[in-house]
Amino acid sequence: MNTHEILRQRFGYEAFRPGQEEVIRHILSGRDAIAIFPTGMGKSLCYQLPAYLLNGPVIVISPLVALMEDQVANLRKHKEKRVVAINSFLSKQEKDLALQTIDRYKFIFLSPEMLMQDGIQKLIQQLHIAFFVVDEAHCISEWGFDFRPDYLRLKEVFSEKERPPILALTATANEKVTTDITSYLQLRSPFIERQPIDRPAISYSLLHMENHHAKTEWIANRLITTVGPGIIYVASRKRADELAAIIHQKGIRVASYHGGKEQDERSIIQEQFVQGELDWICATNAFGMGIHKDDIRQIIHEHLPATPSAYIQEVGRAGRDGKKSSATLLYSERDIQKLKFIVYEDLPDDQQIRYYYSLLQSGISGKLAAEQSGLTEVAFRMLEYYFEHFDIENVIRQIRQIFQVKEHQIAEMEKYVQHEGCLREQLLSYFGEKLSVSNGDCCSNCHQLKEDWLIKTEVEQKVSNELDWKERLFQLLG
DNA sequence: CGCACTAGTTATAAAACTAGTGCGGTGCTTTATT
Repeated sequence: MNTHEILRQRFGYEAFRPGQEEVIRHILSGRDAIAIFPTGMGKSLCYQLPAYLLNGPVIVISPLVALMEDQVANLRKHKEKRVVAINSFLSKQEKDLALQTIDRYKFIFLSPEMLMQDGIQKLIQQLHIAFFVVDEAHCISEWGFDFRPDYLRLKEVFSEKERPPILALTATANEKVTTDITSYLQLRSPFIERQPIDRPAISYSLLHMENHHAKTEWIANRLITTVGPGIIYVASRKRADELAAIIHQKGIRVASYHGGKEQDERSIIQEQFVQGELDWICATNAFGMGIHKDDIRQIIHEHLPATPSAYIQEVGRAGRDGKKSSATLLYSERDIQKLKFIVYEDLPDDQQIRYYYSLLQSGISGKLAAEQSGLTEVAFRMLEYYFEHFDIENVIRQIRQIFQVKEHQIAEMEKYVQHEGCLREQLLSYFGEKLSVSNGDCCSNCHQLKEDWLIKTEVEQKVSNELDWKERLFQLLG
């Protein structure tokens, strides 16, 4: 069978979407590749299809267990049973069984942490892997350096001379991210397919606000008068719960979502939102990856995201159906300081690093040394990684470099909120992309946005009022 | 770091001030012992 027959028979499509065929062709020819496709533009097909034309299993490195489960379910839907995700969802017995029968699978999903385990690596070396896939590869840049060091350790696995090709998939990657991916996955002159990230259907708004009370008021009013579904991104878990409660009282179907909730609850909320049983989600940046919902109409940011990439990814969850959607950033001056705290909190300064090192030298255990030098858990884990690879002076140099990168990204965000020209143009320039054709509703700096389509009809407003009444009655009774 | 909130202060009652405190994201793993 050739690629088009498989496309038709197994996946049920008549034609490829832009870029897919080129990526697949290069993987089939044994070349490394990076595919940068906006969300919902068929990234998964780029690895699923060639898997059927090559012998041996495909190893997919995925950042989240929930994402793995999602992909597994997706493949099963396409009548593929030879799929397994090896992660902490499995019991000891299940894991052992999966590993014993590993050669039966066509698709094997692993986290970077799992891949780095000795036992797993030995097992994988015995298999004849068709190719590796690194899904959401921007995580290398976004998480590798200061949050999940095993992303950096992937380098060790992929540096072997004779190895299968590697396909890196991501939705957003500027020059630096592409360089990081190439370097930390040890890609060898990769083929790079880059689809434009601009979504002409999304209109950008930037609103300056005095304080968080003003934001609360604006959001409440916005949700009463305009249509969902939508996501409100906030800075903290507590705020997510709090704001969701306030909105809920207005008779709006909303739930909060953040990393502090149980995995089960998170899946349920996500599912309800996707199914249309919830109109709004109040979330931290934990919400997003792997959400397949085409009709999200609004993204509201109550806080400032840490990087332009984060912002464009979060915003990019709107309007996958190509219909008009709206992205609003509510900004108050103090937000920059808040952001800096969160971002820098986990980064140790020179003194801390030296003190930690001196404690280690005197024979104190890493954990205790970290505690005494006032390092956060995250900082400790990172330093462990860097001390494995560098001497003290170079560790300090590395951490300083991370700090500078973060500082630069925050400065970019600051530029965005102070920008007086076209917001879309400003954001795209960070990704080296030029403004295509300006449409009617571009951004709040280009001209007054009409956004008529956003306004709820009277009937819709009435419905939410009735819900409000029912809800109140329910509360009185219950 | 800096904001938001609380408790305590002032002084003859209520409200305004001050000092003190708490809080602030992202996820993979998981040993042996309770």
